[in-house]
Amino acid sequence: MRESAVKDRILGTASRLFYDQGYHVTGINQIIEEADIARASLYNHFPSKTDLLLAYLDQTHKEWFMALDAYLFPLAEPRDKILALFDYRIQRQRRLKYKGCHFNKITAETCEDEQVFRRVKMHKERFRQYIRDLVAQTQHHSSLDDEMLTDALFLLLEGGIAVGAMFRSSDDAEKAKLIAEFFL
Amino acid sequence: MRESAVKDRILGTASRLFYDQGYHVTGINQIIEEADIARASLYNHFPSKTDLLLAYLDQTHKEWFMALDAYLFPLAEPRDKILALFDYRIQRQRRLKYKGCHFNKITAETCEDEQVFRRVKMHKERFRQYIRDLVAQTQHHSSLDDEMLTDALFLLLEGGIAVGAMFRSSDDAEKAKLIAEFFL
DNA sequence: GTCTATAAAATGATAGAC
DNA sequence: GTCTATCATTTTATAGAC
Repeated sequence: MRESAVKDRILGTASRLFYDQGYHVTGINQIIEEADIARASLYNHFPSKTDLLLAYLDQTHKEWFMALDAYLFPLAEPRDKILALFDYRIQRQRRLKYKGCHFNKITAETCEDEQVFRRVKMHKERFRQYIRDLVAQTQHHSSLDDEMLTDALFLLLEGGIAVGAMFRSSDDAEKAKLIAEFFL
Repeated sequence: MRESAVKDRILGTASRLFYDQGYHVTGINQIIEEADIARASLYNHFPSKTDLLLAYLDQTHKEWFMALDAYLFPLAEPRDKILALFDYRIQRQRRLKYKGCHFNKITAETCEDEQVFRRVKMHKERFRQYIRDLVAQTQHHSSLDDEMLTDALFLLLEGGIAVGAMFRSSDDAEKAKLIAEFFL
């Protein structure tokens, strides 16, 4: 067995359960059972449940932007890349059964933890910057300036995904994309 | 003591804790302690914790639209009412310390419960209809049709509040309002 | 590093007296 | 209707053998 196979399985199982069921409703017992590892192995790799949560957020953040880069890579035009942001998130939500944004979810569950808060903020600020960079490369004929256009796209995306979770549907994210096309 | 004083205190305390801390992290013990009532009194009025949750959602839904009606009542122009939707939610979030939409929060915590899901969907669909009615009364010079304008406003509002929770700020909801003014 | 056994506390819910 | 006492589980986390 590889050096980190156990650790990976713990984090993988915990990540899936934290997102699918929720963080607080997922117990250590269920994680060790589904990951098929011993109780003390979990505490060996992760000193507490909170450490496991932070590792989950860090890993999700990394994977999220890597997958986004890969998704946009084939596209040449900045405008196409911007519209593909919507497709990226829509496809992802379809795969995840419309449970919404990982970082929105954890914010709703653990409002007080500053370490969680810092990671959520960082993730979303980086996404906003991602959009800002694309907008700067685009020749749009919008009456909005670049910064407002960035915010509009960001808010339409976040709104579309959040509403999608409440309706278990991608309809609103699709509408968000149509609205975004009017700006671009 | 009034007939329903105890029941009201239970629901009031539970509502506050469910929103401020989260549903799953709030135990029955804390509710009975802070409401200063006996354990069995809670189970007398609410057969289970789930019943308490559903009562919380129903009450929040009712209060939310009543307060909204009261907030928009003094305004004459439909356009002003639409913009006041943003102010209403911004002021509310400021008071609630930017913990976000009640219905978004509970969706993030309990994705599987169909009774919860039904109430969330109903609340948001009614809000969208509320916007739709106002848009229909407005003479806007937008290139978007009424239905898309409705969706744009709805998504900007929901996005602004959701992002506001992740940043503990009303900045994005304020930006959402500015963007909305371009459409109207 | 991984394991089993267990601790200490908190969970949702019930019984029965008043 | 309200109360106290208590139940059976489940929670996160630790101890100590291998």
